[in-house]
Amino acid sequence: MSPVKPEPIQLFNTLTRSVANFEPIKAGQVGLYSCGPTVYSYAHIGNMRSYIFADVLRRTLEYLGYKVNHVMNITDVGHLTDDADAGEDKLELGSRREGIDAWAVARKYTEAFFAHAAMLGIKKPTVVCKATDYIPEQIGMIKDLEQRGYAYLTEDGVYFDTSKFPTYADFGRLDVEGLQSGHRVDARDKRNKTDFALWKFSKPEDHRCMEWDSPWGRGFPGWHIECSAMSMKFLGSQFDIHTGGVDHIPIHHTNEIAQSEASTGKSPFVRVWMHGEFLVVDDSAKMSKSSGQTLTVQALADAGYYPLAFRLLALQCHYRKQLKFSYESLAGAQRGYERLSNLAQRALAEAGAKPQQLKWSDAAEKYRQQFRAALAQDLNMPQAVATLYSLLEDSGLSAAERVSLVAEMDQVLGLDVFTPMPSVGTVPPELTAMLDERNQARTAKNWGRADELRREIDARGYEICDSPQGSYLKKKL
RNA sequence: GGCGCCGUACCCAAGUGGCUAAGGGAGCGGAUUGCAAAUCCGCGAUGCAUCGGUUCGAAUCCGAUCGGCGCCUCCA
Repeated sequence: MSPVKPEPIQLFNTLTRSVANFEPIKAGQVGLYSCGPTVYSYAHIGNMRSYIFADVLRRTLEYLGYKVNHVMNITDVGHLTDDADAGEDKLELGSRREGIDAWAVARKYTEAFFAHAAMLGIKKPTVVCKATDYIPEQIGMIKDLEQRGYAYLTEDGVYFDTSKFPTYADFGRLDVEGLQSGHRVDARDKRNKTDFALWKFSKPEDHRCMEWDSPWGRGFPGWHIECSAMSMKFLGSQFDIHTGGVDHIPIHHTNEIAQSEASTGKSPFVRVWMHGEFLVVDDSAKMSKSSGQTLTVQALADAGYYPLAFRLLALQCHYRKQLKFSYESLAGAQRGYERLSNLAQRALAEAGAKPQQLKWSDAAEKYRQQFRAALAQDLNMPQAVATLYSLLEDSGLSAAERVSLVAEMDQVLGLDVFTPMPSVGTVPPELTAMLDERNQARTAKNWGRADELRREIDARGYEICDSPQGSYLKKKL
């Protein structure tokens, strides 16, 4: 098979705050780095929206013919509860909270993260790297920065001198002078308020379980250095795309750019920066760290929602726009997902099997182009999803064509629409028994008993769906 | 206080100068059903926060006003 020339795509770039044609450094290949989770607690659905965005980007690029090396880090050390380099390490905090060591905390939540990601149809990145596995690389980079005169020592650790990097404020369009006084301006012997820690010394009273020796003293890396060190290790000193949440623009990514370009002398560190907007929650589903309530994918599943319905909800909103989340909107996505799934499976049943459609009819090709055009326009997933619905309802297409088109689009959408939906959560066995009894009553035309059982099942939070293939139970939302 | 974003039908949400303003959900009507649910089919904004302005033409551009939100302070 000869390599296919990748199709052009336009992407929004935070560097320029505009949409432009994407040109990878090496034709046909993309180095993609995504800021991954800090594994000190469960990722909530807002976090997961970001990872769905990164996943869709990766899938889109692959679909359009690029070879993608997708690297994601796991922050398992050094991310402090306060970006002003005060506060404590989140992992150590988790350790005290749960009475297990920081390494166990990291393992536990890394596992949970990928479990949740899998439920959402997020593909595992080609490379997953933990910060603690690349301490020598981070130390090496700090040494480079020291040699080049960008680092200085304080009693607290090694800091990056942002005044030596004149374009520091450009990326975030920061008004450095205007940064609210009182924040980020603490003693700690920092020369400038925007200076950030590259390496922090352990204090004996902290009793850290994660610490390493370094040329400067025993301690642990600052949060930002890991992303620079690992992205460059796997993707080179300059690469194509870096993703993250919008919250990373003013500090984390600003610092990454400064320390990366300062250490290599090469610019730009990254060609295209892409940031996912936040999911915002309305009052009916308050999700705030202060109240200790965060909504996880598992919690949604336990409540009877399909994780992939959440994925659909996320896809129905453009990644650069805040998504207003509520249970009402999620329930809407759930119903939409069920219908999508029904339509796809009906087409599959009609077509007989998944056909290999090599030649498209004009009508089918029109949908295919529409879909590709939506993707190529800075990932307009809402439009891509709309195209999917339209073609599934188009009787002008044969069932085989519909199946082929859906199969192709689902490579990007990742909604797994051909797999019959499993019951969400576990249906209690006694309810299954009641359903069986109802079926028997119905066969015997004992309608009174059948309705009575239905009411009982209903009272326990499930509803009965009678389909041509038989009856099943669905948890009420 | 600084920087920035947004306001499209009951809800979520595309569209950013020019065909009848995508799509999903809810709702309504119909088919089907022992009944119901599920399923399938059909219907929905002369209107895009408000008021002005630019233009042959604006949801789309400009200004003002009102409202909501994000970041700068753990967050994706």
